[in-house]
Amino acid sequence: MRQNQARRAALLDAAIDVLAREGARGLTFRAVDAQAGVPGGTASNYFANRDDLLTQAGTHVYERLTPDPETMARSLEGPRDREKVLQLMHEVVGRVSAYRAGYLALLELRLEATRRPGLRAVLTPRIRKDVDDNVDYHLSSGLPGDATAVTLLYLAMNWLIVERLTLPDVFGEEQARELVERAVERLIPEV
Amino acid sequence: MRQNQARRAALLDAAIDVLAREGARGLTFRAVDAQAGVPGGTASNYFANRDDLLTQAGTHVYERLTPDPETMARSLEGPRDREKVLQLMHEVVGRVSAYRAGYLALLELRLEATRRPGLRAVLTPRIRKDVDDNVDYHLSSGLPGDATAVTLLYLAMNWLIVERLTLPDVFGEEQARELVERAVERLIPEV
DNA sequence: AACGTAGTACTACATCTGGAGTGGTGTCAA
DNA sequence: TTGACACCACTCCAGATGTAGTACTACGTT
Repeated sequence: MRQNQARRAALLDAAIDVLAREGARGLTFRAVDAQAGVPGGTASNYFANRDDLLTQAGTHVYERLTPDPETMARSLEGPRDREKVLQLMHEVVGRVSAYRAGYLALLELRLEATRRPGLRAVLTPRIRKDVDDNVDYHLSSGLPGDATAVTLLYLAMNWLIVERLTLPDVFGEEQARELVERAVERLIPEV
Repeated sequence: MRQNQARRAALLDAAIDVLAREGARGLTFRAVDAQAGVPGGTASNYFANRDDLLTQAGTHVYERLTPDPETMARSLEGPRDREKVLQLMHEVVGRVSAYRAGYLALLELRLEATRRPGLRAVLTPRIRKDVDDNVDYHLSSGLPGDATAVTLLYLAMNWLIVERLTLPDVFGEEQARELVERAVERLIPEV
């Protein structure tokens, strides 16, 4: 088992791309090698088996999905009102939709977790933490809306992103924008 | 190409089960044969290729997911108030979660649609129609809440189901129930 | 400066697996 | 008798895996 951490990370990035592009069906060691631009057989030297690869990819996606602290700080500038929440939601939906590969890979991993207890054990606390962090962040930053409101927003926004990424013509871009606005409008109190 | 419709339907049912259990990765002609309990090579005689199989499965899932008219009529008995909406939501979430294979298969198909234009072309109008039907049904039956409210409920409930089916420990059963209640409470006006 | 060693990169191979498709035969019903 | 279908068996093929063997690089030793 090789120890080059930079290369391992590159392979995991490649694995995420492959997951998104080819699906769990296409995630093979050789496909990862090709995507990462390394010689065939390399991934075999870095991961014991498919399960190992998937599990590590699972923890890795989140490191790419979370925004850098700077962006987060900047997004909080100005008054903490409903308008700000709307702005944040647009930002989140935009950011996640933009990292298409990451989000799609995460969906693939969720489905794969259905049959792999090891993967499920990795993803569950990670996502649980994500939800909690979202709520905590929202509450502690003094934005309007309670924990329930934030959670409901989380649910709605996630599915909206799924729709946009998988069947973009079900809700057009304009309609998607409007749904974000309506969701905030109805779930977040106007101070 | 064989014409036996009953057998074709049975093969499609089997395909849905395979999709849910093994994922898109596992959906092969032979796996469908095995699941349907027919001799190897049968599915080859009924579907031209993988793409054909997936597309037909896509249209087929919905026939299994939609509730029978009788159930729907019965669920509307009594006063048309917010309490009734809540009851309907519990019913929907329960019914869909119960048909685990169908819903998971649909998710797999959504992801597969990402790479198969033909499948996307089949799923998009089907799901668009589903959303519209939900809204129309709600409005025309005189339940409280406008089109926006129904759509937002649709979004939130869908993701809640995803959470429950893929990572059941992120939201426990009790918490899921409560989220359904809160969603109705906040999105549907009290007459 | 020459040498040795360890860890890694790269190449190539041998093997394995499983699925696809098809031809042939049996069966049943019109 | 004929046609459509069910069933079985066989061949072919593609892709994935893991590893043995070789080359390279960096670093430490003498």
